[in-house]
Amino acid sequence: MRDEKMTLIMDVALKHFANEGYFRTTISHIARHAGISKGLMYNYFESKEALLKSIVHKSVNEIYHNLDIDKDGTLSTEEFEIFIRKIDKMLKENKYFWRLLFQLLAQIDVREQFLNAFPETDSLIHPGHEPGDTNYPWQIIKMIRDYFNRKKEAKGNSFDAETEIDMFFITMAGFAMKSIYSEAGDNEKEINRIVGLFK
Amino acid sequence: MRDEKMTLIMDVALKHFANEGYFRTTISHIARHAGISKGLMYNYFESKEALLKSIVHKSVNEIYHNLDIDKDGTLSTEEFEIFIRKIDKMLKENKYFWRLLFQLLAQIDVREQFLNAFPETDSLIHPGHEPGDTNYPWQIIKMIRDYFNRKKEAKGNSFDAETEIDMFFITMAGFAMKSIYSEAGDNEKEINRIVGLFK
DNA sequence: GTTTTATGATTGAACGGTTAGTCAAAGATA
DNA sequence: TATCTTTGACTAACCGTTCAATCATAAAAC
Repeated sequence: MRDEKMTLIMDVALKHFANEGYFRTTISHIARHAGISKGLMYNYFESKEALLKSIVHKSVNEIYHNLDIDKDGTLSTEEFEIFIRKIDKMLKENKYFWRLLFQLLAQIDVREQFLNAFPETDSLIHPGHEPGDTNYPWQIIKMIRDYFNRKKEAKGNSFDAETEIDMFFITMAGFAMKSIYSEAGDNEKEINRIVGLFK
Repeated sequence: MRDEKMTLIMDVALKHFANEGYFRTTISHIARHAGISKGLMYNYFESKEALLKSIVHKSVNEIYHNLDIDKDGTLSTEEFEIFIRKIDKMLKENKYFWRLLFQLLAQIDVREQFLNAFPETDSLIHPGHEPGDTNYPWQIIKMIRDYFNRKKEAKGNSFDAETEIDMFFITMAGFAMKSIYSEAGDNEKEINRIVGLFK
């Protein structure tokens, strides 16, 4: 029951953080839209930043576990396509979270923090940890890099793995932007082209 | 002289808006870094939002005129490559402005406004104009769409112009993100791949 | 079954800090 | 002297946070 209300608050907050921005969204505003008083917010969350943190941690963990990376940390060719389709699905399903994340990452001082933060940190804003293999984003990046480097072994030296890796991240970033900022729709054709280009 | 000081203020403000975010950046902060008093800021700019508007308008106009669209509004195949290289150059040269723009566009209510705003509007935040052919972003989008549609005429119906247009914008958006959020460096290889893919 | 007590949920007025914006006074210049 | 620039203390509004008081509920006592 308490958990349900926390989830409600987090959902409302996420929506407003994502669409109007974290700093422009006031606690009163969230409270009003969640149908509770301002004071009660502080029974559930210590502070505005704690609320943000909860949202980000919850979503990152969900996403990470949906990606199901830790099976063996390697992408086969078939898994690569599945991986891309999973990302497409996640972008659609967590649109608001991704909007929030892009917004936060656009703030230079939060960027580095984030990449090194998961799963362990206590703060999104204050320094916590050094980069390491146990951090989610790094694991995923490494997995993709490995995929392209294995492809180079198969294809020979004419295959420029570094440029391919760059192009892959570029394309996926652009795809993510399009997906999260446009109304729901089918991206099947674009996904097929991406698979065709990088598989 | 007055213009020089205005430019100084705008440069300092842009840098901080871009890196720390518009809402987190205070007028005092900008004044201090520009070496003037807070009060004096208001001799040059009516308000914080007016300062933002000036920066955005100035940069958008610069970019638009650098792109040199209005020559004839059509991209030939050679011009297409030049166009992409111009964008690469502009992304590098106006890194801070692009960071600010992406940040602003991440706020849903500002997005639509912006697309329909240039060159005429008075406010970034309050409604001004309907979409139309005289607005900069729309002109550019149209020019690119026309390019791919002409390509379809040449290549025949197996060429899916709509998907190509989508993929082009996706790729360029991702490329822009990489370019503006990474330290200065050479993107020659990526540019060549993009040209290869879409020319 | 009714009253009392205890516990936790809920409220909103009040507080303190911050910040955009103002303005009277001081300084510089011509 | 007159005009324009510059200052920084001040104001008003806003917002995150606190907290004393109220309400709801259910267990305990009778």
